[in-house]
Amino acid sequence: MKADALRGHLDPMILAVVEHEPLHGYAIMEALLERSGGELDLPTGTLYPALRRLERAGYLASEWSTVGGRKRRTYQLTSAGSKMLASGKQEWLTFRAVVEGVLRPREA
Amino acid sequence: MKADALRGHLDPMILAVVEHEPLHGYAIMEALLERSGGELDLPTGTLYPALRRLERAGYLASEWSTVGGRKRRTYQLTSAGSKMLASGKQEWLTFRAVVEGVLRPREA
DNA sequence: GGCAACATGTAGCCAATCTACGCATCAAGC
DNA sequence: GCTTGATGCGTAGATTGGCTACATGTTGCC
Repeated sequence: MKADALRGHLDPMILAVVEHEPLHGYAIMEALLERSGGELDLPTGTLYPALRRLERAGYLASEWSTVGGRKRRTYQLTSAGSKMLASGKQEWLTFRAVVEGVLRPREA
Repeated sequence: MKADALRGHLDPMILAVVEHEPLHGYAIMEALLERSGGELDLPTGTLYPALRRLERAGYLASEWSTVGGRKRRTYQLTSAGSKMLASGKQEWLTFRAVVEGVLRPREA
């Protein structure tokens, strides 16, 4: 999968992962890897800035904790984030329809 | 639809549009608009550079003609472009599976 | 004469992802 | 005791492709 195919689609994916349970960065990476069937192996240089961006935007809230001597920053979805996720899912459907409408007007 | 959601997905879409018939730039814009149900209204500053990029990469070949006093540059798919299109379609399926695997592990 | 549609193109901006680092802890193996 | 790999967070800088804004010209209709 090409690198910047993700562009603009990563944010809702991150939000989706923390939708039902707050997770820390590393766990988010693992969750994305697992849910994508091993395809989505984000470099930390992508994930951490993305998380900070989402927090700055008010979609995530974070809290520090220490587990087994390791510091973790745990992120949870805010209500704004929840709305954002919903609209992100909707936008995904639109986007998918657009791409597929163009890619296979006759057949796949 | 957010602007840079397109990132990395535009190329196969352009190739798909000229797959069965060579078209000139303006006609490609119209075809994309139509096939996307009016969603994909590309600015010329996006399309023309993209066409040149695709030609430089060997996926498209172009030819000038004049129709009704207007100069047109008509693009057609090369065999390399055809292969690229096929792999682009495949990549799209992978990408779609990744996004949807993450976005709705429980439900949509 | 003026405006919309047709037709092509460039210059420069911007934002998000990437590569490549740096730092620290803990567990396992030698 | 030392090294290595997994865990864990983070920044700096490069890249890149789609965007806005601009520039140019023709045809046809009112």
